[in-house]
Formats: sequence, C-alpha cells, structure tokens
Amino acid sequence: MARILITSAIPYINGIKHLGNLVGSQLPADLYARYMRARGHEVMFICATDEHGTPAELAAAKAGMPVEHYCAEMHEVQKNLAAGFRLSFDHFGRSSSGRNHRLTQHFAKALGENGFIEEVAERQVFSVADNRFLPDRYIEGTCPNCGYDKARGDQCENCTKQLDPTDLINPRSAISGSTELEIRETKHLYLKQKSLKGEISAWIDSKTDWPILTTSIAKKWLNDGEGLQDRGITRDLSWGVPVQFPGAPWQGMEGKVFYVWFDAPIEYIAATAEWADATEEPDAAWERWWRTDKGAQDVRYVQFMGKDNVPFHTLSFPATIMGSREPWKLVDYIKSFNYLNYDGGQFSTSQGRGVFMDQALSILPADYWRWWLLSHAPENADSEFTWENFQVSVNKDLADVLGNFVSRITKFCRSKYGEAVPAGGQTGERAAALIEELEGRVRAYEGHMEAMEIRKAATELRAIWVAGNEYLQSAAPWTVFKEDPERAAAMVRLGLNLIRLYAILSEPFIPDASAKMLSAMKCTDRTWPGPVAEALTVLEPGHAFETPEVLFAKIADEEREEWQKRFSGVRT
RNA sequence: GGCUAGGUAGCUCAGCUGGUUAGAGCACAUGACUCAUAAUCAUGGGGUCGGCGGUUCAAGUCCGCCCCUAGCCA
Repeated sequence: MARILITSAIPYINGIKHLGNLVGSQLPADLYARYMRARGHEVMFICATDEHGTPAELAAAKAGMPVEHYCAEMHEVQKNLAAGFRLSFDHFGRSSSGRNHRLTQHFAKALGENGFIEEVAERQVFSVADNRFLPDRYIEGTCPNCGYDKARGDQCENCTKQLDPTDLINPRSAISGSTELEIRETKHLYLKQKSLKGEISAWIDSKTDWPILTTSIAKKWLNDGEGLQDRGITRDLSWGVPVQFPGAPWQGMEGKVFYVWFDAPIEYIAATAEWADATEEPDAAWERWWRTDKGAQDVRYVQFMGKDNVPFHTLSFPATIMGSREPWKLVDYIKSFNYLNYDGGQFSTSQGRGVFMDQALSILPADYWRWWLLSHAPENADSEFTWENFQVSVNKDLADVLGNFVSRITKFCRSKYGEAVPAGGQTGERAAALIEELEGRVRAYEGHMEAMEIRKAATELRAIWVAGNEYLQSAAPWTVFKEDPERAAAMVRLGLNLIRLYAILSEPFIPDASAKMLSAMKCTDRTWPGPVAEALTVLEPGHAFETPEVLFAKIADEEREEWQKRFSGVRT
C-alpha cells in the first residue's frame, strides 16, 4: 500500500466557479483520489478556498459586508457545491486559517534568515482621503494607451495593456473616488527567486515524465527574456497574513500583508494541519504527509491545476520550500489542464459566461456532469462544451450503454427467475471470450488511471460497459431460456455480476450511480477486481437483489434547447 | 510582434522513438434481435492526415517556409 498526497488548485473565494474551473483541477483530482482509495492506497486529498487579496476585499465591499464575513459565507457556499459534485476532499480548508497564518510567517522567516528575502523601497500611490496605499485594482484612471476611463492600476480591461499605477491619467481611488493622491515611498519584501534559479532549473529538468504543458510553461518562465525574476511577496492591504510579526527578521512592515500568491500554496500544507485539528489528531498525523524527516519520504505527492497556475507551482512555491532549507515535501507530479471553452467562446467568471457549478447542479445530478467533463477533459488541448455534445454523451454513454444494460438484465431476471441470482447451468465460449476481453480492458483501464490519462480511461471504461451489451446480444438468454432455462440462468448470473463489477470500476467517475448499482445488488463488497473471472462470481446463486429505478434519465431535445437558451447570455 | 500548443473522416478526438491497405466514439446507411430507458448488436460508406518544398528505400510521424486557431507575453 502506497501513500498518496493529492492537492487540487485552490479556488478563489470570490464567487462560484464555472465548469471550466471544475474540470481543470478539482474534478480530475477527485477522480484520482477515488481511484487510489479504491485500490487500497492511503490517500490524503486536500483542497481549500483561496481567500486573501484585493478581489476578495473588493467583492466584500460590494456585498456590503466585512471581508471576514464575506469569506466565511462564500467558503460555505463553495464547500456545499463541492459536496454536491461529490468531491471527496479529506479536508476543504481556508487560506485565512490560523494554521496558514503561522505557516506562512514561518516560511517567510526561514527564507529571510537564509538570505532569500530582500527589502526593496518602492514608490507607490497613496490616498490621503483613505489613509492607505492603493495597490493594483484599488486605483482607477484613464488608460494612457487607449483612453479607456476605467482602467485599473494593474491593467486596462479595455485594451488589456499591463499598467503600473503611476501610469494612469487622472487617477482616483477605487474605494472613495478621491483624487487626492500622492506618490509615497514604501518598503516591500521580495523573494529572491533568481538566487534559486539553478536549483529550480535542475529540479524541473529531472522531471522527464511530466506533461509537456507543465514543463514547457515552467521552462519558459525560467529562461525567457531575462529569466526567472525576483518577486514581490508583500502588499499594502489589511486582509491577509501580517508581514510584521514577533521574530520577523525585518522591521517596519506594519500594516502590510503577504501577497496572496505567497500564502495560497502554503495553504496545501496548512489545510492538512487543519484536517488534523478537525479530526483531533496530533501534529504528527499531518506532518507524516509533509515532512520528509517525519515520515513523508515515501509519500507520492500529485498536484492538479489549470495551466494558468503552473508557474506558481513549478517555480514560486518550490522556491519557497527549497529556500526554507527545511525538509518539506516537494511535488512529485504535476497534472495540468488546458481550458474548457463554452459554446464558441470562453467561460468567464468576470463576465458570467457559461455554466456555473450551482446552475449545473440545479438542472442535472452530479454524475451527468462528472462523466461529460472527465471524458472530455482538456488534457492535450483546449476543448469545448456544447449542449449538443453534452446531450449526446449523456444519452448514449450513460443512459443507453450503461443504464440500459443494468435495466435489461435486472428486468429480464425478475420476469423469468425473480429478484435473486438464479442457480444452475454453465456459461459457454461466449462468456469465456467476454472474460478474456474484460481482463485486458480492466488492466488497460488501471494503467490509464495510474497515468492520469483521463480521456483514455473514460474510453476504456465505456468499452467495458459495451462489452456487457455485446455479450448479452450474442448469448441471447431470452432465446436460450425457451429451450434451456438453466443455461440461460448462468448467463443472467454473469450479467448480474457484471453490474457489480461495473459499479466498482465506474465509482471514480460516477460515484452516485455506482452506489445505486451496488445497493440494487444488495452488495457491500466493493473490492477492486483481481482476475475478472473471480470478480464475476461474487454474487452467488440465491443472492437477492432489487431492480433499480432508471439510473440515468435521457436529456430531451426540448430540455437541451431550453438550457441552451437560458445559459446563452450572461449570468446576472 | 515574440513564445507555446494545436490544425487527422460531417462532429469530438486517438495515433510512442518514421515502416504492412490511417483508427475510435457520435452522426449516416443497411441488416439482426426483441430482454431493455424506440434501448442493444453487426456490417458498410466516408479522410490526397492545413499548404508548399526537402531528407529517406519508406513520413500523418523528421527538417524548412507559409496559412489558420487558441493561450501566454511584450
């Protein structure tokens, strides 16, 4: 039994995530976690909300509530949606937790003591009326490039030009609207990534089995232009982890907090500590996942994320860990994803375009979305969600191939033999051929799941379902029954056992349907199949079952058209 | 403009280090079956693998140039 640590990129607190966000990290991470648990491995699956930074403060202000309350509320919303999609986190933490505050300060202190933090004096915009500095989006003005009058301090939304707050014409505070602004000198901490470049570069070069998407992005940032740059890790905000704390190896940073991208990945570790707190375990329980001097040397650590998060996970976070000179666990494998597009354009949180997690669950159960999203995961290229494609996949794969298989075999048995596994008879050559085919396919499926090749795994799983229909079609127990009920009984017995096998194999993709199938078979044994021939004899003659309700309802054309229309515009 | 990743059947995509008549699912056509959510199963039609040139006994697979798409950066 192996020990596997799995983290999903942590979703930002600001609002409900769309399906593109879901399929880019949390959902595939859940698939992998479920599979590894099913194989009997010890799994720690961690996620959290990313709560610090300017957008959270602005969203809270817009909602008219203190940022702490806003975050607490949105955390609950996201937690419930994650549960709705059956994301099986061992813990869903918060980057604003006390654990993360302490760990973030701990890392900063260690980095400072090791000479990887530099104090830099900068000139920034200060608002006299608000009595504070105005970083990034806290300042608005006219874009010097295109003339747009609502350009933000970090970027013009109209022409996309990256800006420095001091570039803006007629700048004003986004908080009060005050134009009484002045440039003041302020001090910030920089993480000296340049001095760690050699170490990081060697480490990336050693990861020859990582997805091209992951290593190409990392190498680009390492080597392009002037190469990896030092990075400011503090901001003039009040919501975040304080930079000045007892024992800090620097002075005069009162009123500043660490930049959200510095503390967010540390939350992976902190959330595991939060898990220990919540389950009343000692520190040793979480440290054995993260400290290579305390048991984590045999842990395999896998991260899941969208491509936009890759630079932080391949460079900044490793720099934080390496620079601490402490024995923290570094990631072993990074699975990254491209983007999912929506009906000819992009999903967009800021524009409210696409289908969001709450909306998705309001129209269909989680399994429908899980199946489509995972079997179309944007692994090698951006992929596209269309309602037609979604409808076809759900109806064909889930309703016709799998759902109908369960339905046809249970109903046939019920009408001819009653609701118990029938006894007697021998299966023939067709069954032997089926078992041989399944043996190959199940092992191939395992291989794809281990390698996190999600689309291939989905294709194999579907082929496994199809094999059951092929068998029934050619064996034709309904015909054999007329001449030889015992021989037909053996076929039905095999068919019923296939339902159990399918439930176990399919659980990572469609956990709810899997549970329904097992419950219909009145079976609690969900042991992962060894030799298929053995796995297909678990339900013995006389074992009672229930004919289940329809597993997957089909999506009608009218429904599809209605949803297509309802979600064509912009979320309000 | 630079960088990265792609451009393979109507659609969504597989095709590792170059090697027999280029594959899958869906869609389409025909047939089989009737246990089942008008479901299932079989067979078939359909592609000059973005374009041009090159290397090679042999290229979708390598090289060069060009066109198109997406993303990132400037």
